[in-house]
Amino acid sequence: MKPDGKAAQNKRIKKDALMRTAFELFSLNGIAKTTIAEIAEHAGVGKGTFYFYFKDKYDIRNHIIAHQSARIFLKAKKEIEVLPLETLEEKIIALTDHVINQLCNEPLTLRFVHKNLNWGIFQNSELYDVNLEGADFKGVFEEAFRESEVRYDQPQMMIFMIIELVGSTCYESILYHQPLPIDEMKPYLFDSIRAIMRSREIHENQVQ
Amino acid sequence: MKPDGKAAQNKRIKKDALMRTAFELFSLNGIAKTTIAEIAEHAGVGKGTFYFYFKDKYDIRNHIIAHQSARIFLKAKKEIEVLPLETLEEKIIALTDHVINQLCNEPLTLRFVHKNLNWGIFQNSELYDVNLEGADFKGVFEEAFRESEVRYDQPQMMIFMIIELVGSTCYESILYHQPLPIDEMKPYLFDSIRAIMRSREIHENQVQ
Amino acid sequence: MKPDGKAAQNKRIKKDALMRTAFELFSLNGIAKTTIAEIAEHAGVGKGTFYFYFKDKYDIRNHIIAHQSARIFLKAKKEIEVLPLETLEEKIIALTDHVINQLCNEPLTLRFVHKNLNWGIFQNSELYDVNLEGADFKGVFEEAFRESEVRYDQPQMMIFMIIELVGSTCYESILYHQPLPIDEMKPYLFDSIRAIMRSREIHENQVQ
Amino acid sequence: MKPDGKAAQNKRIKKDALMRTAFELFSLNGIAKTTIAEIAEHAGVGKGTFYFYFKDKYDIRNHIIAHQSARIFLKAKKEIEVLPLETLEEKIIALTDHVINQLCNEPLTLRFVHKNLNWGIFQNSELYDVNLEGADFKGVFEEAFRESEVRYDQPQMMIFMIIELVGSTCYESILYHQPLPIDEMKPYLFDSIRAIMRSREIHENQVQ
DNA sequence: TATGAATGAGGGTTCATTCAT
DNA sequence: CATGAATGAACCCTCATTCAT
Repeated sequence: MKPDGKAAQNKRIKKDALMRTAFELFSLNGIAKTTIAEIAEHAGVGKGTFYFYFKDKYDIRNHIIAHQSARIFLKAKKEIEVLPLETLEEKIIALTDHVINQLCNEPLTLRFVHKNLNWGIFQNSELYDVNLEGADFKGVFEEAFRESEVRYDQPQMMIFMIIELVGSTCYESILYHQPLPIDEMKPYLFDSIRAIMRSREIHENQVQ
Repeated sequence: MKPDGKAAQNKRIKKDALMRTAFELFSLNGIAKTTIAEIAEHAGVGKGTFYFYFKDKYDIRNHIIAHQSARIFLKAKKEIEVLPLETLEEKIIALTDHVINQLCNEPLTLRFVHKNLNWGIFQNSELYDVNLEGADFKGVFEEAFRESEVRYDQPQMMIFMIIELVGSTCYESILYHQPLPIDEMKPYLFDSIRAIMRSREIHENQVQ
Repeated sequence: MKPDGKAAQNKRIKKDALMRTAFELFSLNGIAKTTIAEIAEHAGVGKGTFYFYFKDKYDIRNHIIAHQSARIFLKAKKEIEVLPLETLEEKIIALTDHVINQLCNEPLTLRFVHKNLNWGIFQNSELYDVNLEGADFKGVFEEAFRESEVRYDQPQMMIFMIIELVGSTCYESILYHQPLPIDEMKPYLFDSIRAIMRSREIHENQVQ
Repeated sequence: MKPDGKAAQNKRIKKDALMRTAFELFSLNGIAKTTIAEIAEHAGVGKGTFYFYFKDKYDIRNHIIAHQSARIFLKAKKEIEVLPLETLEEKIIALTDHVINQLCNEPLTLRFVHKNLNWGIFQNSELYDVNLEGADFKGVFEEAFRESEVRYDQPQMMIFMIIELVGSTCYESILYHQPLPIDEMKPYLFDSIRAIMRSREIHENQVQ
């Protein structure tokens, strides 16, 4: 008489449907111009149902950002795992490259995630119950640094700056082709990433 | 016999009053939560008057961004002109430092300008009739590069990436102290800027 | 177990209340000077509710016109059904007479319906879900022509011209008593209708 | 020091410019959607100047209707004066035909004038200082009836009904091709006019 | 005489949120 | 659990009209 599994599963389905729909509408028309009525209607549920799953528009927005960022990051991570990359530097460049390629194919995602993605959401994916395997950025990077032969000074901050640089640059470049289209931009961007990383390398016989 | 000056001057004053008021309200409460009625009321003009000067909320926003960016940039530029800085690298670091210091004192300005500032508005200040002496970024940087003893590959793009890096980094760091407060962040940020610039230096006996 | 009927019925009631109220206000003050706020207030519903039922002021106007035209037409039709009228000509004159009498008693309706009533709305009452029995003008007239002993050339157009003539004439005559008050006008108007009809009669031994 | 003639002439020019401009805008966009600011701007005068010449939007509308109706009527009248028409009936049919042809070429004029043209404005052209030679409808028709060999019962009302019939019919037929396009409509319309007129003929040996 | 900057009441419309069913 | 009719506060924006210049 208490079909718990079924019900819980049903809830997950509805919640996902709402998030998927909201993501599409947010991407297409922007957050401000998307109404809850629209989201509910396109998701095939009643308006009241929306409020059962999310507090308001900004609550669902945060969930979506966490989910989409994780999705793109994890896909890129999986793709580079098969590549024969030696150093951490090579890995990060490759990861960046794959993320950029995904964003090129999904400019709407880029527009939406960009600038809504802040460090906080990025680091606290568990707050937004991201429903994906391995969505633990912090852990992933910590492990990568442990495995690296080269040591880095303040690795966390380095990652922070690289992410900010890549995010901002891609936004202008992919969406507005400014100051250059992304393809021409890439080499300079990768150069900058390498420059930042090398400036933080700790050499054996060196005191930091 | 020439009532032109008076009237035009008067218009300028009203327009500036609206922009100043709107800037304060946008900074305090955010753009979305600021109504045109509020702006008009605080500026001491009728609601209709707002629409006489600006198309809508987003029009005045663009004007304000262009104006504030220029203001901060020009003040920093003036401040470093008296310093005995030899190289372009030193100048850009100093300029960045002064800009950051201003933004620390005006976190609201930072919140508002951030990520509303895109490369387009930055480069087309004349579109928004910025009313300030020397608000010609492009020209300023071009001159600086001409005067520099060191040559740089793709100087425009280098500036673009530096600006994006500084902007994004400061936003998180000043407003949310993440991943570190701005004072501790600065050295790493300046290191990154230097690293980016050095990676683009053109050495005499080298073919680009 | 079937809440369908209740809800739908309730909607119908609200919609009708809005139409009745709007009709009164349009008649009294004209369409341009009637605000949606007024309509909603007088109907005892929230302003938002109006927009739940009608797209805008002109949507409700069309619904009202279709409804009122049908109402007046059907009442006149019912009234003449009990009269011992032999020919189609007599029937149409009688119908016209009864319509005119109603319009004399409801000059506001006349002012409102006049010239807002166009042939399109008149013929497509189903588009505006007129909620009245027998509101099928086309069908009514077609049947009448079938039953008539006298044949007419182009009966549809004849009806069109008669309706236009009567509508325009009554407007000026009832509302402004120009060029004559309606009572003195009537005989001349009926003469004209008869003249138009007779000019379109098809006689047995005649080829049209 | 008092350039009266010049000034008066100037006024006439401005007034005509306003009326011409307003007529175009009213025709194109409708009265409700045309603003005084638009009229003034397109006419090349200040907004305040409009109020020097007209009380408000509805004042200029009445002037325009009177002027346009007169224009079309007079042009048709002039055109048929050269034709060898014997009877009044022929003249009125010809006049109607020419008016209809003009309206076909100027559907915007038709849309605008129609239903704004009421008997009052038509008969009191002097109220709106129509600036055209011979714009005295009443007089024109009275003379025509005096000259006619055939007498008519209540000629004024006959004209009234003909005008109403033609006006309403043309509106639907020219603008919406309902119930038939105007070319196919014409013969039936002219038949109706003839029928109405013949029904009002007074025969010598007859007592009305 | 002519202007056009300034006004502000008031219109239409939206939409997050609630709650009876 | 789910719904969607109902709400009404709040917003944006228009525009006729005035009046100092």
